[in-house]
Amino acid sequence: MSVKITFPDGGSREYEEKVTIAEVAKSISHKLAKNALGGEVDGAVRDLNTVLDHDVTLKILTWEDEAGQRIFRHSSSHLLAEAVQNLFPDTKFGIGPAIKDGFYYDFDSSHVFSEDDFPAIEKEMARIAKEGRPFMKSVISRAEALQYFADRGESYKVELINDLPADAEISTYQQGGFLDLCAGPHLPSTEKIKAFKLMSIAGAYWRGDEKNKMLQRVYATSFPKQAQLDEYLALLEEAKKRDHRRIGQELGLFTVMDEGPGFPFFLPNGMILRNELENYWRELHQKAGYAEIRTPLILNRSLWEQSGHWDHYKDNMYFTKIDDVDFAVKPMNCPGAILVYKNSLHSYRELPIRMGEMGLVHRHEKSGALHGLMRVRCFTQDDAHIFMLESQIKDEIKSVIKLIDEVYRLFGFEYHLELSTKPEDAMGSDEIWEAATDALRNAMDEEGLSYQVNEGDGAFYGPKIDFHLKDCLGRTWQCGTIQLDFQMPEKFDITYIGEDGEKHRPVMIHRVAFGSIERFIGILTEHFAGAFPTWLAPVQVRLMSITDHQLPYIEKICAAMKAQGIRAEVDGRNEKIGYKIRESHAMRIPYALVAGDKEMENGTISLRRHGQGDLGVRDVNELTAEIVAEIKERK
RNA sequence: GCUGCUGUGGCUCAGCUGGUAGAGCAGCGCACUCGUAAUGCGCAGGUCAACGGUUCGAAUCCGUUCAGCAGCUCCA
Repeated sequence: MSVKITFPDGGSREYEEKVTIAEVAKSISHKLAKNALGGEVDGAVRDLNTVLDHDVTLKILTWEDEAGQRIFRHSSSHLLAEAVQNLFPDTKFGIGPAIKDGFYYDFDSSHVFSEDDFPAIEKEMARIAKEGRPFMKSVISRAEALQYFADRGESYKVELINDLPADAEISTYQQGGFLDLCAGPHLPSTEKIKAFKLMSIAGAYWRGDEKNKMLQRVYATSFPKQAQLDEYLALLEEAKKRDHRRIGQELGLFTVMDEGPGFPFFLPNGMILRNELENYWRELHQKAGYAEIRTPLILNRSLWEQSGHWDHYKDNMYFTKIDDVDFAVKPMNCPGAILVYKNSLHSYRELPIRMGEMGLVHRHEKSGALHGLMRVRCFTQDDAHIFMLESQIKDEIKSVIKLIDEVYRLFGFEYHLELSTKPEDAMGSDEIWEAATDALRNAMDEEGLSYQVNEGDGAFYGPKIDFHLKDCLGRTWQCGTIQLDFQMPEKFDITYIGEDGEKHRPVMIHRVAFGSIERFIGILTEHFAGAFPTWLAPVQVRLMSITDHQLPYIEKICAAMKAQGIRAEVDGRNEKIGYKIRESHAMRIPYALVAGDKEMENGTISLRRHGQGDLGVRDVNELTAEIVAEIKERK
């Protein structure tokens, strides 16, 4: 019986009898056989020693494939687990999956793991890896599996088995003395795992549930070659240098002090950035037909009861009393915006009404969740509320999507979209939620946008589209969001007068583009590694002289540049030019302009651009005009 | 909030198993007037996060609290 194997490129090979994936790889090339980690058989990922006994399509997986990396890292996690079992025999095992950039394993052990244990564990892993123990798969019955793991006190595995669907194939993989409940696939043997490193240790709730016991999670990574591991570690070091908390300190952008955990202080340079972003925001929104309002930080408790925040958001809010009456510090801007809407009567002719607000909101975040500017307890939302007819929903959502995209494109951000649906603790009927969710979904579909769906992650008053941006380590943060809301208009009984002269109920959109100015500045800082585009740079031009003989000359140029709106300053210190240049580079100042006697005589200046080095001598007026244009165009 | 780790002059960090603190950068002063990533010399600056305990003696050991870091949970 011959077997025909078809490959992704459309080519195929015939084998006289059944073959394993490894044998197929070997028959193609020696190199492929060496690099093969697994195979994708008719779309399903399989072990390399899977026997192919009928015609199939096959993709041989190597390190180049994400699925190949997952197999490699997953097997690495079993290697880690075996080492831990050998060194700390009373350890019970949770789960040990591959993740982006590595893998982890969750342990429950009387031993409290610390980084001091890492060398010993790594040494044991190396010993096992070198032995080249094969990963052996067995398919066993549910009863056998339960018996085996129950006998060994592996209560977490027992729980996992009990939760497997009735028709699930239950399999185990064993390498050396370690047998784990596992669906696979795995590498043929531990010997392929040449380079690995334990990275960190952290607590993690069993099954991600706060109510469960916290296990000890060991994070690690692995690669087929030591050079790849070294490269990865170097990359991590580089990423750390982009950390906005570090750059924020270096450039004097912001700081967080013990006196206000989660309440950032903005320093003069950070305020320049903020104000530039706000100026841009106002320009953009004015063009897009938004009005701007500002509502109070503190409002009466009854308002928050009416909005539903009291019932659904109380744990995240701060409260205060004024003359014995309860007030709350706003965690969101919407109730204030609705009061503004209600302040006057509205005709259908006015809709949609787009009301923007740079609103400072306070939310109580758990202490462990705080993170630089990314996660804080008070932040400024570049908020807007759109009041509209039902017939305007789709167009408004689309234009908000376009607006946010325009903002992110200006900075060159890549982002991904998520659609969050009705949470458990929601207001309103399923039907209304269904309609609102469909409206968001349709708008994205019609724009041809791809998105992932987060079931149950919506706001309590409506579903939302979230825009996620990446930080220096690839962690994603929600920035922009578009939320469609049928609830608040109902709760606050807001109306417009229709064509028929009767009162009707408008629909609301809540949306932010930056998300929070604070978080956005964090993302921006990491994206540019502190080297902001000129229009955002706190200092745009620094002028320096070779000796103090040229000081009056550059001071005059500086004054002229300032008069044209350039943030220019003179470094008049009695230091060598190399020293001044070094510092202006460290401060990521876009333009360093140097004048010696030659420049002074010719009315020129020597130009040095951040990241580009010395660019030669330029005419002062011409260069000034160029910088002004660059700032104006926000290039 | 939970688990682990950390907390020394403005910043970055030394300080082995307990014997009342040290460097570099930044700052200030003096000299040098210099051509594209650190000129030299000098000076000043610290209740070692806070509180309590052990000890003849604590930055160092123990406890509590606060803050930070990584992750979990939660979310712009």
